[in-house]
Parts: sequence; structure tokens; C-alpha cells
Amino acid sequence: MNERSPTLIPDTGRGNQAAILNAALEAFGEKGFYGASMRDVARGAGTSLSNLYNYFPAKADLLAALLRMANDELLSRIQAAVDGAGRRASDRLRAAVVAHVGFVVDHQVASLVALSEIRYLTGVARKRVVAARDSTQGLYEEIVAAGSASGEFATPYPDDAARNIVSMCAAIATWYHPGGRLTPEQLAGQHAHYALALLQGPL
Amino acid sequence: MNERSPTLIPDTGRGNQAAILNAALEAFGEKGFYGASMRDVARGAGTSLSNLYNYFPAKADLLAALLRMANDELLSRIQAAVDGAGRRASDRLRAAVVAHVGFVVDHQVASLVALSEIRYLTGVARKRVVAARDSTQGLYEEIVAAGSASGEFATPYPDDAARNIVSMCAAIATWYHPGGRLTPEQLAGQHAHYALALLQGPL
Amino acid sequence: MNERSPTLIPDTGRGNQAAILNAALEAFGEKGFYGASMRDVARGAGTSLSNLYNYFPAKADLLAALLRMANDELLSRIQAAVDGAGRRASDRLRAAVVAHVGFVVDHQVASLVALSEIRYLTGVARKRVVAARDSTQGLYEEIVAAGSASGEFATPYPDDAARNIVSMCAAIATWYHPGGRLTPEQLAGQHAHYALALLQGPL
Amino acid sequence: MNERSPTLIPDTGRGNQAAILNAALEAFGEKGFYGASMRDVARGAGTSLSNLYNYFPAKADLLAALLRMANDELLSRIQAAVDGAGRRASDRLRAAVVAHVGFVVDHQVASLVALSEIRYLTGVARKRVVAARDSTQGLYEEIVAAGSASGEFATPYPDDAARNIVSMCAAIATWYHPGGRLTPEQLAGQHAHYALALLQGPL
DNA sequence: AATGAATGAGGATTCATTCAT
DNA sequence: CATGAATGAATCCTCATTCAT
Repeated sequence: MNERSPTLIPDTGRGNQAAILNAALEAFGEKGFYGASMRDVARGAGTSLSNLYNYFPAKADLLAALLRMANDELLSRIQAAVDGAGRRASDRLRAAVVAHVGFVVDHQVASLVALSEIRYLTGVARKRVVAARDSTQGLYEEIVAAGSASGEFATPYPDDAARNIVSMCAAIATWYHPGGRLTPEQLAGQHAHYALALLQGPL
Repeated sequence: MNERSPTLIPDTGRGNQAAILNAALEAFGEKGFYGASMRDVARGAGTSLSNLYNYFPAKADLLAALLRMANDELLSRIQAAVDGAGRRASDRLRAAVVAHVGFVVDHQVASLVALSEIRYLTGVARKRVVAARDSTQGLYEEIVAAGSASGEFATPYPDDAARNIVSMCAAIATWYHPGGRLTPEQLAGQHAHYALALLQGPL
Repeated sequence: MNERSPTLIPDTGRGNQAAILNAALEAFGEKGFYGASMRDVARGAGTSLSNLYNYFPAKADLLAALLRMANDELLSRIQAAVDGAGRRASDRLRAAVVAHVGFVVDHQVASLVALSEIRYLTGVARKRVVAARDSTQGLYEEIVAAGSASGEFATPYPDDAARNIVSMCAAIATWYHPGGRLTPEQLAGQHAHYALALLQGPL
Repeated sequence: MNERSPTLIPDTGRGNQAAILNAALEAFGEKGFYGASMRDVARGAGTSLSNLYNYFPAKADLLAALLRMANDELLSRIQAAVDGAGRRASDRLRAAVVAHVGFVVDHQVASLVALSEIRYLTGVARKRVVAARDSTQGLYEEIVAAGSASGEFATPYPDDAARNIVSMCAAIATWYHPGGRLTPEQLAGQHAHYALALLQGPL
């Protein structure tokens, strides 16, 4: 909960809600959606099993809430970074990637859960999360398209490149260890470099 | 089982073993390791629940067998491709990526399962699969290192670049649809391009 | 639950706990630990299978609880009887045997289960029950040793004699039928006689 | 299989029958009738699961065969010992007990199984084993009755005393350890003493 | 005799969820 | 809001047994 990590899960004032969500995040992160039980969540949240249902009517709603928050936060971070960047597409892209990597590092577990447990969402909840994810990718596509139009980028496959940028950023969650060889800032810088590299024309 | 898809699961002669593995692959792919039940697998294999246990003493052994096969096949495909390529690092890298993408496309479900269900493996089984995965990445690292030494590549972070190449190839399994906009060959070519792009020096 | 049979299983207030223990006792007594299923116990207790696990986390815990109660009650009955008897070792022994036989008759099924199902206990639970059993035998050994020292008894093998006394009392559970030829009191008197007879010197 | 232990299980010449019975004895002794599985028995006998059924059509038949053999051997050993003893009831009783204890020590596991697993026998098989057991006790009752008639014994409860003699001998199986404090011969002598002690009149 | 494959019933246990308080 | 008790369905897995070879 430091400066770099504005809390993902809002303190709603409703006593245990945040504790429950945090416990669910941890449980899903450790054992997966099916592997984690509501009892695990209750234990982690320090409340009773039945009390969970006063906040979330079903297990899937816990996952849905988690994924919605994660995607919203990711999207708004990237959006804000892009808005604060200059006109040039490369600057905007760099800002987006730096924000993206920052989010993954700040909320690694949430990123991991968002990556691997979305499949267990169904119906409306799933559609909303997928839409948010698409919005994120859309941001990248816009930047790439603008850069292509302006001649800054030369990639023959703008949308595919955008997707790969997202993949690379998301994949960080699967291997990152705090305190590793690279600082978060270095990691972000590195990935900004990769993103720009992907947008080059034929070599 | 066409030319592009040498069977992942060997026909052992033991009647149902292949059927069981295929059913498990399908079930794990669709519902995840915990989400799929042994009944699902039995149904898919056209045998009785209890008979599964004559072939695999535990559910986790099914997953372990699947992941071992997938990783072995991926590794040997890439190895063969690299061995058959020329001397130049860029040619070798291109061959590796093309083989990699080919595998993911041929065995998309297995690739997806290998990507997302490995976490449910424990003990020795997990170690073996992780080692196989590391071997694959090691292949890329060798190629990148050789190319860096020869001056073909200029990336300042060779190992990180190798990891991102693997991430991009693996991620294909999460979105690819046969019959989509790109043929498998185009997809492979595109990713070979991305791989080389990642290895550029400062832009 | 009459005067002669102060309840073995305490009414804890927790609604079903006593019912579950009683049902388990009956089931284990009738079919043995492995032969009885948790479904049998649930049926006997008039509750659902899954609800059993709110009270006892495993089948073995049911057995452990049962055996602990039986041994505790046996030990405290004998202890109380001995404490209430006079100084003479023969009086104390007689009191112990009478109490022992009384327990076996009052709680025949529990005695039988304690005799034959203890083998299915493992780990700490087993150790505790074995210790309680040894305590009971220790009571007899003390009495016999005291009587030997005072010259009341002349047996050349005091500890072996004590063990046989216990064996004889315990064995009653394997054949006793309420309403048989002997009243419980006669049976107790008879066994008190046997116990003293065992302590004779060379004939 | 030394001189003191003429094999309980006859070598029928039918290849594996003896091995199967021995494995069943060991398995039932270790885990109990329900706790041991036919797979355990097959493994112990070094044969296949299905081959068991060529020798014994059901699991219960294995137990029945075992118990029949054990009881037959016990009975015939006691019978022979009594027949070889002199006229005096005390000599005959002593001989019976010595033979009885010898059997329990020689075939401790079988004795234990006979003691504790008979409950899992049903129907005719059970009746036959119970009858054999009653015959053994009958032998003791005859001796005691004869000794009572002749004035050698003075017990007021001849049949109950006989039962207790049997109980004491049988109980040896539950605690005996080869190489313990007492040699088998000492143990036998001790129990002969106890048996005679039980037959004394009022002390 | 001997075996490997097969099966239906049932084993203990855990699940998400509900309800009365 | 909060809880403990309760439940039916489902979990993985093992069972004794059968059958074709």
C-alpha cells in the first residue's frame, strides 16, 4: 500500500468487504478459483463462512468483483498515463507500457488471477471483464494506429503488434519476483523498449 | 492427426490409454484441472470412472503425463528445427519460432493447458515439467547469446528478450482460432519477425 | 441411562454431538470400524452425512473420542471404587473388579469396541488411549504389589496376574447377555473371586 | 516353521493356495478383515488379483478357511495333549493349557485373527467356526467337570471357570512378543498355574 | 491356473450454499 | 451484520468382483 500501489481494493467502510476481497484474491492466486474454497476465503478474511454471503451472493461474484477492479484500475492507470504524455505516439506508447508494467508489479497477484481465472467467469460478468480487457488493448491499438499514420511506426501488422505488447506486459505477472535482478523501473523501461521494437518495419 | 500434427499422445497399444489422455486434455482444456472431474474424463474416454485408475493412479498423474508429453514434443520440435537450420543465429531463431508457433497451433489445447495448469502439479512431477520448460527457454537463450556474440543481434538484455519471445509464442494459445485472419504459416512468419525485432539494439 | 449406567457420552449441549457419538458407538459395535460407514453413523444419528463433519473432522476422530470416553470412565470408576475401599489389598482388589465388571456390563458395546477397534487408531490418538489402558492395568498392579508386600497375596508373578485379571474382566464384553444366567452382581462377585484366586501362591 | 510350529496352512500342492492363505493371514492380521483389501492379499501372495478368485470365490471364504484351519489345529493340539496326559484332571488340564498356549505362541497372528475377525463371518461359515470354538471350550468344561466330580477341583462355577481359562489363553495373542521376558514354556507353565488357581474353592 | 481390463457400488471427505437466530 | 448448524450434490478414489483371453 505504498505510493506506487494505490490500493486495488477500496475500503468501502462496509466492515469486512475489503478483507474478504483481499482474502479471495490471495486464495484464488494461490490455489486457483476452483482450488480455493469459500472456507479458505473466510479463514483468510477472519470471518465466518456464512458471513461471506452477506457481501457476495456467490463465489463467482467474488471473482467477478476482483477482476473488475483489477481491469478498471489497469485501464485507468494506462489511460491517465497516456493522457499525461505528449503528442508523439512513441511517447504515448512508452507511457502506456510503463504504467502497465507498474500495475503488474504493484498488483502481481491480481494480474495473475486476471490472466488465468477469467475463464471461470460466465455470463454478464464475463462479458464485462472481457470488454474491459478489450478496452485496454484498444488503447494500445489506437496509439499504434496513430503512430503508423504519422509514420513513427512501420509495423505491417499494427493490431497484432498491439496484442503482443499486451501479452508481454501481462506475462510479467507469471515470473516476476520482487527484489529480483531488475527494479520495477528498469523492467518498465525494458518493456517500453520491446514495445517500440515490435513496431519496427521489416528488418 | 495430419502431417502438421504428429500425434501428441502416443498410441501405446494399451487400448484406452490414449483415449483417456485425449479426454483428459479436452476436459482440462475446457474446465481446468480442478473444474474438470474424473467423471468428465471417463465420459470423454468412453470408459468407466473406476477404469481410469487402472491407467493413472491419480488425477494429478493425468495432468503430469499430459504436460510431460506436451513439453517433450515442443522441445523436440524446436530442437529439430534448430538443428536443421543454418549457421546464422537469425536463421536458427526464425526456425525455432516457426516450429514453436507450429506446435502451439497444432496443439492449441495442450499448449493452453501447459500454460495454465502447470500450477496444479506438485513435487517431482512439477519439477520435471518446469525443467522441460526451462530447457525450451534455454534453447532460445543459446541462440540469442550466439547471435549477440556474432554481432547479429544487438539487444542489451539477451535473456529477457528470449523470455519475451517464449511468452509471445505461448500466448498465441490463448486467442488463436483456426480459420482466423492469419494462416498458421503467416502467424509463424509474423512471430519470427517479432522475435527478431525484439533483438534490436537501442532504437 | 439408569443409575447403574451414568451416561458414557456427555450431553454437551451441542445438539447432535451426543447423538452422533451414540450412533457411532452402535455402528462400530455392530460392524466394526471399517465395516461401518459414515453414512451408517449419520443415519443412526438422524442427521446428514455432511453434518457429521461439523462435529468430527474425520471418522477416526469419532473412534478416538469414543475410546477416550470409555477408558476415562472405566478408569475413574475403578479409581473411585478403590479409593472408597478399605486398607486391605484384597478389599481394594475386590472393589476394583466389581467396578470393572460393572462398567463392562453397563457399557458392553463400548467395552467391546474399546477392546477390538483400538487397533484402528493411529498416532497421538492411539497413544493416548493406550496410555489410559495402561493406567487401568497399573491400578491393578499397584494393588497386587501392595498385597504381595503385605503378605496377603502370594502369587509369584504379580504383574502377569494383574494382566490376566484385566483380560478376564474385558472378555466379559465378548459374551455377556443381559438377562443371562448370572445377574451383573453375581458376575462381579464371581470375577472378584477369580481375581483373588489368581493371586494364590503355588498350589 | 520350526518344530514347535507345524505349519498351520497345508501345502496343498495346488500352487499358490498356501501362499494366498498366508498372505491373507498376514493382511487380515495387520489391517483387519475390512481394512485389508483383496489387492493387499494378491500383492502379498505374489499373484494377480483375479487369480485369487480361482482359489477362493469370495473374500469371506478366505477368512473362513483361515479360521477353520486355526480352530481345527488348536482343537486337535489340545485334544492330543489331553489324550496323552494321565488320568488326573489336574494333569489333563495342565496339558490342555500348555498345548493351548503353545498354539497361541506358535500362531499368534492366526490366534489374533480368530479372536477378532470371527465377527465378520456369516452364515454357515460362522456357525462352523463357532462350533469349533465351542468344542474347544467343551474340552475344558469336561476336564473341569471331571475334576469337580473327583474332588480335585472345588470351584463353585465350573463352566464359568472354563470360559475364563480360555479367555486368558486367547488373550495372550493380544500382547505376546517373541523374545519377551518369558519363554513360551514359562508362559505355558504360568498359565497352567492360573488355570488351576481358578478352580479353587472359596478362599 | 493365470491375467489384465473392466465395472458398479460405495468409501470418506469437501463443496457452495441456505437458514434460523 | 454476523454466526453455527445444516444439507445435497459432488469430489477423488477404492472396493470386491467379473470376464474375455
